[in-house]
Amino acid sequence: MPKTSGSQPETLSRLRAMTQKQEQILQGAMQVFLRDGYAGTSMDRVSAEAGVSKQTIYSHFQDKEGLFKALIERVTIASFQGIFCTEDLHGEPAILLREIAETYLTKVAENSEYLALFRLIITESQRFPELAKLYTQTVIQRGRLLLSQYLASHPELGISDPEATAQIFFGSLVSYVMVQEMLYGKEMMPLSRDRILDSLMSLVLAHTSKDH
Amino acid sequence: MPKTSGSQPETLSRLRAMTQKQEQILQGAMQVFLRDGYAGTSMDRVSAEAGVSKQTIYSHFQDKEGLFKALIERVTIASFQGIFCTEDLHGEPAILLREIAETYLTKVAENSEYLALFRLIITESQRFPELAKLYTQTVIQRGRLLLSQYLASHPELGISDPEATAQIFFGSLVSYVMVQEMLYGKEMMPLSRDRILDSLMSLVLAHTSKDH
DNA sequence: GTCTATAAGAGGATAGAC
DNA sequence: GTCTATCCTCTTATAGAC
Repeated sequence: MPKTSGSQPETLSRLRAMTQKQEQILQGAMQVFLRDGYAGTSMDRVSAEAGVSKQTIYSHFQDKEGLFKALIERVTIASFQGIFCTEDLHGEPAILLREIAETYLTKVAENSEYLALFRLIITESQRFPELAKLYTQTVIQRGRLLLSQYLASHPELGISDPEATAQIFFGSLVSYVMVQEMLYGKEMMPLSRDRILDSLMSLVLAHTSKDH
Repeated sequence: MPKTSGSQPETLSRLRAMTQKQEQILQGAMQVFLRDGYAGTSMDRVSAEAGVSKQTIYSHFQDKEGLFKALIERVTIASFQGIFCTEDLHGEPAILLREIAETYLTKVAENSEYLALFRLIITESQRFPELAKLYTQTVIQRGRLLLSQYLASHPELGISDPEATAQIFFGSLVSYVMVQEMLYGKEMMPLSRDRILDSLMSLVLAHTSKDH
């Protein structure tokens, strides 16, 4: 065992460093957990997917619950960074707001991992309240705060309650993706990305200039 | 076996009539399935909750899957009727739109069954696509159609795309409830019902009259 | 550290009494 | 039709070889 195990600096406050074997296990675990949920996942499938034996998993993680928590914490933190950290949040509202919405929809459409994580957080919000709370704190709260601060700094938009409006803004995007991608809206009642974007911009920017 | 089993009229197109024992089983099954999900539910717990033996369940339903499908179909159809069928959808927009939103939020807040069903539909949307599609068709599509027709019949609202706007309208309500009630937003970042209602009305009614 | 083999138990489904 | 008792598979977790 390494002598420095107790004093190494952590890359992120809540994220301990992982060895390569642990990364390999988490990679396999992600495939299975995100697809089949917690109860629907067996450790046999995780070991098969990760290409290691079951005992190896148990030597690195305490049990199924410990593995699941470590995985979700990791993916949750990566999720916020993937969506928001490339954004600057300053610029012309008519351009920036559309950019934020487009970025979100594109990221989620391209990378099904975001959507799978969101579904899993909802699914297991009763069994693992601490994971749901981490998600709320890390992704939702910070996203809402970021946008509401921007909205508050642009009084020309005529928005009286930036926090509530930010919740509505992101909420309409999330629910759109949920219906289209998870609940088979795409094939049963198609509604294009651009129509949602146009209507959302029209609602939020209503007080600024006539756009016809 | 009854002679008339093949020719009895059905109360609803997709809903076969249930005997009293079957109702009792479904009532117990609802408690467990809505709380623990499909994989997390054992037939032993269902039988205990329903107050019948396990074999009685298997004599009325083919297997766990058959029971689950019968239950969700029933609850899904009841859900739409519970939320929308009391609504008329005509009247002054400033009043009616707020009424719709308030009704939805109140119903969901009062009766956690609506929320539990929604979570379960999302959770099991991969395992049971036909149930998710039934929900989309029965609840989401009809809700969106109802509202979009109303919006289209009120050109003074200045809404260029009623369908997309209806999706945004309901979507923002659904996501608000999801965050507050399922993801512990209520305790971590409280945001009152009235603030969401006020901001949503302000967005949708922006083109009609100055409200300050 | 990693693997194979196995113990211990839970859960879906059925057989047979009444 | 309903209940009690049972079968058998699958799953978590561990023991022991290398």
